[in-house]
Amino acid sequence: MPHIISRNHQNAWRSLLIAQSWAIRQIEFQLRKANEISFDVYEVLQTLEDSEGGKLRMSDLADRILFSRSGLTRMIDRLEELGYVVREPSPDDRRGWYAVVTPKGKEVRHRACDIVQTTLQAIWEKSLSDEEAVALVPVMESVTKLARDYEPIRG
Amino acid sequence: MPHIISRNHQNAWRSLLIAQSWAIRQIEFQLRKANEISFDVYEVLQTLEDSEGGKLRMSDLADRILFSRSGLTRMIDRLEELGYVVREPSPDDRRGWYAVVTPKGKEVRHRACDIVQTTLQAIWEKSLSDEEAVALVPVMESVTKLARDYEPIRG
DNA sequence: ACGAGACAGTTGCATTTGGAAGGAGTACGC
DNA sequence: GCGTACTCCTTCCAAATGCAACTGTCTCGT
Repeated sequence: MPHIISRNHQNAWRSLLIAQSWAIRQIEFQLRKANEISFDVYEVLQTLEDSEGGKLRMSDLADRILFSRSGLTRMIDRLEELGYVVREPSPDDRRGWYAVVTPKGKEVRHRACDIVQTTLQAIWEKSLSDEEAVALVPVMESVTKLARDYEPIRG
Repeated sequence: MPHIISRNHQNAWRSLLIAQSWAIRQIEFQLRKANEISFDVYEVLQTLEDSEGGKLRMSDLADRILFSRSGLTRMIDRLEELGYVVREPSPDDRRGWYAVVTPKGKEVRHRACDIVQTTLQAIWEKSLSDEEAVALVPVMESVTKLARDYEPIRG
């Protein structure tokens, strides 16, 4: 096991890097063009909607979408002002707060969802057969899993 | 072909998103800890080093690493100030400039390389067999290829 | 040879970011 | 119970970001 990672891994990594950040740009471009929420906001709202009761502790949310703590605080500030989210104190830990999606938040997420899906579909299904997608999931999940267990980076 | 992308594609996408941005964070954390250049800078210098003569037109560089035009201008400003890069006018197009890596730029890139590789190795090879990496390359490259052909997004 | 339009790169501005420091609350050993 | 160490979230600051507007240059049709 040499100290240098294999050419294959390197190539995979670089392609991944480019492919994905391009895809994100593409999605953001389409969302802006359609005057919808940004991709970051979309991720926040979707993560909340996916959770029990549409709510999540601030830190949990930050960890899930890999936002810095301070970044999330301000993001939630903005979303609260827009009425997409409310803060709710945690009953059993007075330090803690939940972010909770509002109906309005769900609505804007839902509207944006169409665009995100369409764009993703255009990119993804042009590049990736269904079998390939299936093959990709466990690979990426093992990295994601690593992420959950690893020493956390706080902000 | 339904308007909704398949569950598999969606899962692959989400895992990818998390896995990768986590990996990048990890690398940035290690680089900062070791007092080396940031990951963005690393990408710029590496891309230049990989190119003919260690130089690239500003726009080409921006397209390659998916930076906005204005972002790249300022990035190169900083790197020039640090002595990692110089600007060189294009001989055949008076609008154009090359960014050129200096020896000093190569040196700091090389120093950072160790950390990037080690970190990547720790993440990547733990999650991905060599065969899987091989399988991943063409998939991601087809997305990257899409990116090159597609209507560009300028900044 | 001229003008409309595309393109390269930069700059201005408002917004957003990340990290470190801070205030308040909790956990736990003793 | 009390002190220390840790955690949750926010605030502060300097730095970075994106978009849109701008200057100068090239291209191409006529």
